Amino acid sequence: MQVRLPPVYDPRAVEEERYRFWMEGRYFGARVNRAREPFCIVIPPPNVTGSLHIGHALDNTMQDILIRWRRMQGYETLWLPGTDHAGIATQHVVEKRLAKDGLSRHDLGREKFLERVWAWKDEYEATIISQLRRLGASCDWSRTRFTMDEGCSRAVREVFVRLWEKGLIYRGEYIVNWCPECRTALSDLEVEREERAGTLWYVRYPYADGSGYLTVATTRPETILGDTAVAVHPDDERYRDAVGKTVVVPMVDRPVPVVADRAVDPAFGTGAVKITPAHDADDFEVACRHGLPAIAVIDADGNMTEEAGRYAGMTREECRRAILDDLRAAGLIEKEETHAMALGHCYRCDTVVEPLLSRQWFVRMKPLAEPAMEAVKTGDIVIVPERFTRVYVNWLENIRDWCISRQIWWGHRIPAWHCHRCGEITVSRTDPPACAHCGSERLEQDESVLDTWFSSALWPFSTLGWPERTPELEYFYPTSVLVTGYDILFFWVARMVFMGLEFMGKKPFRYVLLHGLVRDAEGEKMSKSRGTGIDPMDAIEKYGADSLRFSLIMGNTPGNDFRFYWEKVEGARNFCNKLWNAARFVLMNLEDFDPEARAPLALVDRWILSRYARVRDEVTRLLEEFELGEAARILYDFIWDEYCDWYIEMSKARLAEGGPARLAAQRTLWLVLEGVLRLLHPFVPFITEEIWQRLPHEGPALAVAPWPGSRPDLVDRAAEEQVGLWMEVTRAIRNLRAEVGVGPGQPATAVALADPETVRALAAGRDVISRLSWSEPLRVARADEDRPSRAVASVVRGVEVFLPLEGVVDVAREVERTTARIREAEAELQRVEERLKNSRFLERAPREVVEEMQSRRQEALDRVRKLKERLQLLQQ
RNA sequence: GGGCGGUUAGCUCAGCGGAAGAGCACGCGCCUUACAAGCGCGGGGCCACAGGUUCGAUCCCUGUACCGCCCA
Repeated sequence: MQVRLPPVYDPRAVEEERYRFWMEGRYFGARVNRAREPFCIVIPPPNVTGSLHIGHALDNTMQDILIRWRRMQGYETLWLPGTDHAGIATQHVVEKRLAKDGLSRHDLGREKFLERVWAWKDEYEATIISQLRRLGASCDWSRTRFTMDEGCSRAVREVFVRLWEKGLIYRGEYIVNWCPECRTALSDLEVEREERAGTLWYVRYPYADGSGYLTVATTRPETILGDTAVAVHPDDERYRDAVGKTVVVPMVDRPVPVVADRAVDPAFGTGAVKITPAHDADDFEVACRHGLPAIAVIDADGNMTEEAGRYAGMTREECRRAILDDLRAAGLIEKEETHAMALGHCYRCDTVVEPLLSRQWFVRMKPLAEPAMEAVKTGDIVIVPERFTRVYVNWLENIRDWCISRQIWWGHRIPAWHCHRCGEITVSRTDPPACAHCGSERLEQDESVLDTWFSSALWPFSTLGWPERTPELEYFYPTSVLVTGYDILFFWVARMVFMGLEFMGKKPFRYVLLHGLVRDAEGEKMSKSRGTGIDPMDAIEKYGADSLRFSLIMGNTPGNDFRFYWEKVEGARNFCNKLWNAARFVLMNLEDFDPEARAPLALVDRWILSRYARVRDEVTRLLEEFELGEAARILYDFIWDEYCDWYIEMSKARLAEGGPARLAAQRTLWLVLEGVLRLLHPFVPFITEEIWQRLPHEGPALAVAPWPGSRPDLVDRAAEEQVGLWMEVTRAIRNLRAEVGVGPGQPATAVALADPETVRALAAGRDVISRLSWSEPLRVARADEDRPSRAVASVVRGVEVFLPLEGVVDVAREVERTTARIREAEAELQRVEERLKNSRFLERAPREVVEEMQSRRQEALDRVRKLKERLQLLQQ
């Protein structure tokens, strides 16, 4: 047994080596094993856009904790890793890299460009995997997947074809969110609304018959050019006569009808609105109802089309300025006012999104959303924390069809072929040789690719082999828990649920554990562009992976945002160091230890074992409830306060004593440390494994050691009670010393007076109390003995504690101190008595509470009496 | 406009029906033979505000005020 450990824990000397050790032992590999219950988590695949951020560190630490814990509990655990191709985002970063060389993707062409993206993907996938390993993630790396690998691609095609055949995928021309910068359609979710101050212009549309004009309010004057109607609410008295008349659209002199439609909000602007079917979703609906044409005046680049007449070729922004100038010159602007409006921005490039009429592919959502809602409503899927259940259901209730086609190159090409001859579409699992409708071979595959989230939605089963009915799929699906941030509840979680239900006939996971965002010290969202992001690898280099993990978990609660502080990492590092040194101490004292030998346990041994047994149950319960932060805190407190500050100190004398006392102390130190290492291993795997390997142990690795079983037999209330008394008396003596400035170095004898029963309890702890209060020897005596007069004193749990200090005691100060304590005790007495005087309290409160209150009164009374006697003595 | 969350020590956060907690920061004292990344002791809170339920409310209910998020 190697005992020479450095006094400061150095994670760098340990972590890499330990991870290699686990890999060599193949402890993270999962197999189909009918003898065991499966526990499976599929990783939320990080985007191959770049390296991991601090949010990934949190997300994956949580997963690793659950996986390691269940592994130790004996489940067949599979944590399936992988990465996401992240279509638009990855294309974006690669284009940016190309731009540095003055190249665009069009210079390279589709094929060459995709080669570049694949190279990028290979590089960052490798980075991500190595970063996850550094974090300690215990994934089964042999099963690493990628959303565009062969299997996932096959699943995507299969799903697309089946949904198409079921009529749940359709192609059509509708208003979509169009990003002119990325030149692609976006789903509703990919548009971020931002409230900004805009202007509302009141524009006059002259009647064709010359009978004056109708004023409409608009926030987008450049779309006037595409107007094909003006609409009012049918019940709006103000416009009763206007309906059916014709107005002339300014600047293009287009005669258009005034129509009545219930969608118009009479309270907005003048109550009359212009209708631009090609550039507004609501207007498009109105146009459909009234058979109005759509005229596109803005193109896919955000520039004005030929339809815009003399404004053709301008950008949207230029056109707006020009048309406003022209309207003003023509006297058609009635007024303008500022107006708060929520403008849509592309979630990737922040460009203002243009609603554009466009032919795209959609998933019909209603039939899919229904069962997805049910699964959560009935509790088949449980979302933690529970409050997100409503958010989830609410979203699905108001779901709209999902636009799944993207006009980019990086992604799953839509498996649909257009026939040049008959114009029909052939949708197929494999590339078709000929048109399914006319047999023509002049086919061309659709240019669009699928929304990234389409493939992510299949992740829980595509990664397990679907559409093949693999043994893995049979065994591990549905997965056990999905751990992710609440920010992708809609993007990803909801979509996995309906895809899982549709294609597996079963939910994709039993629990959804949602965590919050990691924010910076100011509470702001971390941002790469502003340089406020924290690189988890920096934290690992400086403090070690365990410290980073622990700092992210402790004090974190499900679903809540969390601020990152270097001080927290430092605190976690200090905790690791504390554990390290506790282990050093234990190992130093275990050189002659025989794990097989037995000796009678002392009271302090029974005390710490009892506390350990309780902590074990508490931690297990908290993990079951996904309260990882609270579990970490319990362990932190137990190890630091009870094990280190109290038990180790208490054991020192007995270790020095030798014989059976030493053996019992050794055994207890070992048992508790070994148990606590197991409980702590899921949180801080590296340091615990390192220490555990040096302790006497059974089995090859802590990573696969059994989770400690419940030990109600170790719970010992009497030991807790009695050692608790010793601790309080110890604290009282230390307190007295501190108050009069007599440090640990200065000798002093303490005296404790109590009733005979308490005296017995105290006498048994004399050595412990003496040692821990640096006052040797402690004199314990019955309360009827004479009290020392020249002493400082206090009362705890009915024990009068004296520190006789000739010459040091300042009588005046001591009188002051005692008087203050009397006031405190009397206040407590009064509080308790008020409650006990209340007859309704006595009637209705549970008996235990009443009894507790009575004993508190007894103690307070006793305390007041003793303190008063003390005061009298001082004042003599 | 609808919904959700937050408001607890100087800071960051736990706790959520029966005597207000932690870490950091602060003050005092200690190299006590595992650890100064440490040890001991201490100061510091009308638990946002107003009502209500209850024998009892930081905790449950109803409002109000700020702060933040989501959806339209």
